[in-house]
Amino acid sequence: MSDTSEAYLQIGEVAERTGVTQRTLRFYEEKGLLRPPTRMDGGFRLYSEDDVKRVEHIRRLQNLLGLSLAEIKEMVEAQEMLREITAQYRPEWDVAEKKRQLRKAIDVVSQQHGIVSQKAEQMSEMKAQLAERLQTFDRWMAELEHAERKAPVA
Amino acid sequence: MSDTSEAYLQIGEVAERTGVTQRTLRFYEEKGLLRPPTRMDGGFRLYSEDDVKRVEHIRRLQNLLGLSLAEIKEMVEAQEMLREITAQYRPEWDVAEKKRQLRKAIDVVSQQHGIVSQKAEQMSEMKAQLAERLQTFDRWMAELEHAERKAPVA
DNA sequence: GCGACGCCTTACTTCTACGTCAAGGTTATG
DNA sequence: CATAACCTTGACGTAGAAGTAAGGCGTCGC
Repeated sequence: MSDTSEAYLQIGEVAERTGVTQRTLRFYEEKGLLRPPTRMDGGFRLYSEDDVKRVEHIRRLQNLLGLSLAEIKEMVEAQEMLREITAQYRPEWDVAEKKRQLRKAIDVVSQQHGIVSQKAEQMSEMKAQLAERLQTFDRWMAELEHAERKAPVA
Repeated sequence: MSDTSEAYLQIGEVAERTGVTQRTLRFYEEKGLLRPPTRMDGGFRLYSEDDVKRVEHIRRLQNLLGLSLAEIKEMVEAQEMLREITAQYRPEWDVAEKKRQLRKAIDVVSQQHGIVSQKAEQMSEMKAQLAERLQTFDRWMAELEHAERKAPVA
């Protein structure tokens, strides 16, 4: 291969780099979460670095926010829209149409932001509770050790 | 029982108050996440306010942390242990045994704390990214409106 | 003491998010 | 050109977390 065309990855490399299985990558494609990658003549999938990022993003939405693939798909699709707008694709769209799409994207992202904010808040609340509980436990442990020194095991 | 024995709830009420179905409550019981509630003579389950809290806790662990019911079970069981220790139950246990149990509980809680901390951090990172993205969008939107004023819709 | 409604168990079904073959085509390498 | 390593589609399987339906008691208000 040419040295500069190293931008293309086969499914195995993508799997390794993202930590998901090949099956999962095909599955995401099937479900519309990853757009169908380009193919080699023989039919092998060729992914871009961008695709890798998308996979990582999907995983974050899954693990961090606990969203379903269906929900993630919606978000990913909005991202797609954006990329098209920003890359000056679809020059046939007039400004009004671009605005419509952009507004849609803003909606999705603010929704995402809302979810994250809410969860983050609940998390720090929970974190505080746990920290407090740990303190209590440490105190109890100290008490137990005190008791042990006073009255050693029979 | 005490005169204010109105503290007992049937499964339907618990379901309504916690937002889970009756099936789910029985399922959690079956899986050992909820200890078997007391029953009326006819066999109807009678839950306490404490049970309600436990259900809410389980849901938080599920939704916020994305833990499996198996993982949640471990945590809930550790909580149970603690309640017994702290309530001075099991006086037949010697101090060493109590220490063992307490240490176990501490382990579980610190693990929980670790998970929460990590997730919280990742969340605020994500939140920042989203906020930044929103800013960018707003700028674009402004640009589009500017363009529109200069060259109105054809 | 009866009707309506709530609850019981048991068993089967569903949905999501993949895992696991199987049988065969493609690509790189000596 | 053989051979290993990699990839393809397709079909079936699975674990977790419930949903749903069937058939049968319990409870409550009148």
